Amino acid sequence: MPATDHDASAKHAILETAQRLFAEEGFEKVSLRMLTQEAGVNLAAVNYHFGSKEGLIDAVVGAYVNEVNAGRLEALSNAEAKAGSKPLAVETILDCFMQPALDAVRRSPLTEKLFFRLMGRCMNDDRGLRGMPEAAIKGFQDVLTEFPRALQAALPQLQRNEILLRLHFTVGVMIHALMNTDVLQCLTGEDDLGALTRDQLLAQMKVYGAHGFTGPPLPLTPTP
Amino acid sequence: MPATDHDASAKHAILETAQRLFAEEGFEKVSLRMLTQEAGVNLAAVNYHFGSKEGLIDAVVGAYVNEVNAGRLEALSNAEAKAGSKPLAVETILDCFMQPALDAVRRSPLTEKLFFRLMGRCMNDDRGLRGMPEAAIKGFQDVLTEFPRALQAALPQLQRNEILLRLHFTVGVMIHALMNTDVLQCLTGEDDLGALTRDQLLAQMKVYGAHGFTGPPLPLTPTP
DNA sequence: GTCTATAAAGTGATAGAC
DNA sequence: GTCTATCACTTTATAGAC
Repeated sequence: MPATDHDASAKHAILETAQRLFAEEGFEKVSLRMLTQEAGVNLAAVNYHFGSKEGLIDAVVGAYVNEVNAGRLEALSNAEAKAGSKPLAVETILDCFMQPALDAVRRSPLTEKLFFRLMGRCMNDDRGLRGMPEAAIKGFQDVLTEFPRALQAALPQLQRNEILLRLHFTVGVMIHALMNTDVLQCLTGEDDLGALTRDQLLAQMKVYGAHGFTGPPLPLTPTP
Repeated sequence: MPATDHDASAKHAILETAQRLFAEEGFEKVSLRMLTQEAGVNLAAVNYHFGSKEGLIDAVVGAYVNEVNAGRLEALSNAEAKAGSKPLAVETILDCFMQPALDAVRRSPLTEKLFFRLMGRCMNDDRGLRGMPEAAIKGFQDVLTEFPRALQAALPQLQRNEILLRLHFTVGVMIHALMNTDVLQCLTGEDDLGALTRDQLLAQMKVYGAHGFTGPPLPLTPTP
């Protein structure tokens, strides 16, 4: 921690408030005036510390994306080391893929509901990879290499095409479930005691996804 | 068609352009200036014909939502009539749920890719049901009654909770797949000939969803 | 029904004092 | 590093002429 207490406190306040507001409203709808006022810092502070609004978004998204993708790769690597030469079960692979995204809530200052909304927004392809640091892009490429490889080993009857497509479907399940936990709790928990826990949601997504993956092949390209 | 050629032509031009721009950019990002300029009508025409920008969005979304939900209910009703007293197969029920959303492209002036993006945005819960006409709300409620009922009959081992949750997951699959067909074609079709057709996408989503649904129960509430 | 002109408020970004 | 003041621009919506 360099210099005075004030050095990083504004930057920190901006980051914390940004996470919450981005989760609640989405990146576009949050104005710098709204954000700085709520964070108790000056309007110009965002541009000073992050260069622009885009820079702030990239900082928030990049931190989560990096952490989650690193966690995914590490989990997969550990699982494969433990399994030796045997291919992993699909459900194990999906656990490595999903768990880190949900567990990142522990390092987040947000409530679980808000964190899930932010994570869902981060996983949405809509903003692409614009402005992401190189490390984040690398992590993304690694995930899109390692997980299809592991899945192909577990499901040799599927074409690579189908593996990628079903992984894409699985991402859709995660985004939609994370973005709408309030709907989920409304649908699944009749009363307050019935609220869906993080572990329950994870288990349900894993079962649904793993069984979806093991559906019969439907070749997308003619087998020669 | 009442009165002169000019009566509905502006309204019609606005609707067609709105569909395309909403699909490309999202509801929020499209400004009335952009829209009216591209449609070749006056800036004030949107407020005259639709009351406000919100009114225009509701008109575009409502038309698709109505058509799709009506199609879903009709397809399910037909399938049940044909099956007699036997419960439907899960894949048949999902066909009734998914097919109408993809088939609506036939009554759309958009290209398939743009139509899918618009449909994905319409299916997103983010804007809620604000401003939807009563008929649309009714259709929504009916879908959320009839489909869980049919699925429960097909999958008696699942709790109602789980049925709703897995249907929610299935919606996530559809939204994400429809919103990102370009990614899909990039992932699945190596060359231009390999591009994913509408029928292929539907078949893949059906297999993935149907097998996800038939995964083992994971009771969310303790069975008494 | 269509148009111009404009109101009223919001946006991101920045220069320059402290 | 923080602040004020402001620029340059955009947004939706509307009043009133034709």
